[in-house]
Amino acid sequence: MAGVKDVAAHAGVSLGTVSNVLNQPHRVSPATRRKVEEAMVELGFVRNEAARHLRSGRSRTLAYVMLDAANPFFTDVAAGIEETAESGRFSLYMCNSDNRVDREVAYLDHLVEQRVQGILVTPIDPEAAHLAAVAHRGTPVVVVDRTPREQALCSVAVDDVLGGRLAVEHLLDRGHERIAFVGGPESIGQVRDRLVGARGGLDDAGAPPVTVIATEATTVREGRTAGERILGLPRAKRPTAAFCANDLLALGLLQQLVGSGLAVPDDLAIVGYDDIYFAGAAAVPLTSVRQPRHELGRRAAQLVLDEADNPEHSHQQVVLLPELVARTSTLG
Amino acid sequence: MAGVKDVAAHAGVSLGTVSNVLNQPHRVSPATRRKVEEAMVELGFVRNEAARHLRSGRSRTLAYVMLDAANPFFTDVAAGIEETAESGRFSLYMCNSDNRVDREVAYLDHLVEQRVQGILVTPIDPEAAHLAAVAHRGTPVVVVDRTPREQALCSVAVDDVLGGRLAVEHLLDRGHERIAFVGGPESIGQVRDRLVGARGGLDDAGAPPVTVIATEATTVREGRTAGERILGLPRAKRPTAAFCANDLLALGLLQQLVGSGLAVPDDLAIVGYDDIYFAGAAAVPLTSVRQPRHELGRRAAQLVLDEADNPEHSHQQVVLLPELVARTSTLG
DNA sequence: TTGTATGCGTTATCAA
DNA sequence: TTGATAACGCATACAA
Repeated sequence: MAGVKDVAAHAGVSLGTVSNVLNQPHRVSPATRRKVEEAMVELGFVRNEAARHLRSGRSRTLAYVMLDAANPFFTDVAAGIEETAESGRFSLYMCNSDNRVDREVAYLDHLVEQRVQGILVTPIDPEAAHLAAVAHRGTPVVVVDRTPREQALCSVAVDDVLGGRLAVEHLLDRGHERIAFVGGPESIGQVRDRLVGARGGLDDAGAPPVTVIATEATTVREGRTAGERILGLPRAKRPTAAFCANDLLALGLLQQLVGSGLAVPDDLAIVGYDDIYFAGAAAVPLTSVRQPRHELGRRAAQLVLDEADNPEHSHQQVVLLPELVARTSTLG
Repeated sequence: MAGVKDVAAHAGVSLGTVSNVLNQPHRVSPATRRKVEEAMVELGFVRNEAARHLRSGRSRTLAYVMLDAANPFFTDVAAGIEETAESGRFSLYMCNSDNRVDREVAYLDHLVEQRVQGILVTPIDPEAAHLAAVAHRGTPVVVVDRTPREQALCSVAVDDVLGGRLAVEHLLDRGHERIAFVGGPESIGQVRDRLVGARGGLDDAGAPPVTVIATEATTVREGRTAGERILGLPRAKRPTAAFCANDLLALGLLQQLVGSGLAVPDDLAIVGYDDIYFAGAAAVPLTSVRQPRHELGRRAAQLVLDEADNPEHSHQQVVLLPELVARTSTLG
């Protein structure tokens, strides 16, 4: 493969001149420049990024290691990151850990060795030691959509407790009293926080406590199962509204209810969480708590860039606010 | 940042020995090895991938430039790629062109300069000159989910004409005669092929031709609009079944019909295309034509690796077969 | 305006 | 088993 040397030989100039054409074009006479450029085309010359990077020390690349590339939520976060990256002329590489710790570690290692400018990561466990190790080994890191409690890392997340509160307050406003929470396992921080918020909202209003319909995962399938369990309750004890820990659960629940002939929201009102695209496109458009996921990505990217080139950077934990989007599944 | 030299000094050995600890550990006495390893930990040593890459010429990285990271279809393809990549101990970087030519070009350039081992790409235009240019500049490329007609590139795609045929044959089997095709614009190769297949299937069966309900894009919103237009038709001329160019259209159509009080499939049967996850999770689970997207990714990754290290590699255009998944939206 | 020389961090070759 | 040295491809400072 042709390098600067070959181009120089082919164009009958020195190696330094070729380099100048590449990096300081204005300092080269138009005639020689043309000669050199022709030679580059002819030989199919491609800059070797590894070599230039070796000289300059840093690359113009950011990376986002995400939990689950198939979840529209994370790809939207990535779009926000990319927006900031692009305006700073950075490229963004996305890596999918797919909820596997070994892959998360492998990608982080690879990226650190690659000396990318900064790493954004939605980790499986925000307290994991290998996260802090990345920063310690010299690459700026920002945790996205999680807030590490004990670590000196930047992070950007959304207030899930508030989100849970917004959801039940909306249901209370609509006149509901018997409210169920569908979600689990509580080992997931997100789920736990949303439930805490829901309980807080009910407490403050003096309303009866939630009935928890525990699920084993936050999937459509589990949402259907939850639906069966709600249908199995005696009519008098059946809740009039359900707040689901995410939209997948809500969609599954909705599907089960509609399939069984119940009306939403008349027989049961539903609130989801995340406001994924398909929430609005469901048979009964879903009320949902929206996270500012675009903003999440933008802010995270800004932080990581600041950490990379501002010597006075100090770590900060940014918390953004969610917002309720009311649709047919609660309004009728 | 500490390099091999610093480690060597710190451990009181030569630079070459450090390198051996890294690459030929068995050739180093346990005692010195320990000394060196301690020094590495102490200094927070991280291999510089750019430098090692500069020596060895190639990296262990594949990249997938995708059309739209928010579309579950492409992330599933990516999962298939990653499966093959992982078993060959490659990392996969995903890049999102987001349907913008300038970004596609920018990413391809960046990746070529980075000397990645191979590039997979679902391009905006499979005939674009810059695709062939990538291969010409020395990086193996495989086109995914598109089949370039005029170019000497490897590709893996799915037979959309057959998919269209499968859809209408299923509807014919279910006794439908007045069938509509919902989709557009026909400038999209995918849309065109599926329509061609649908027409072929009807022709062969001697059934009346499709009514085309043209859309401006393949989105949920356009699906709803198409629904309005179908509802506007006089009852006698209204189709009894609709084949949609993709699942988003089908979901929009479904939403509009159910919202207007029509029954699916009794008043109108619906077939979608892609079998995205939410097709099965819709209020009325959707019959859809499934593409083997996992397989698509796996095969593409195999091809690009073959192109990278098999000197006798010859370009091939692989075409995979779709499959119909029947659900409630046509079965009742 | 153009050419020459040096170094970036690593690996590989060879000699000790 | 270990150490010295050249080379990878490029960019930069400096000399011509």
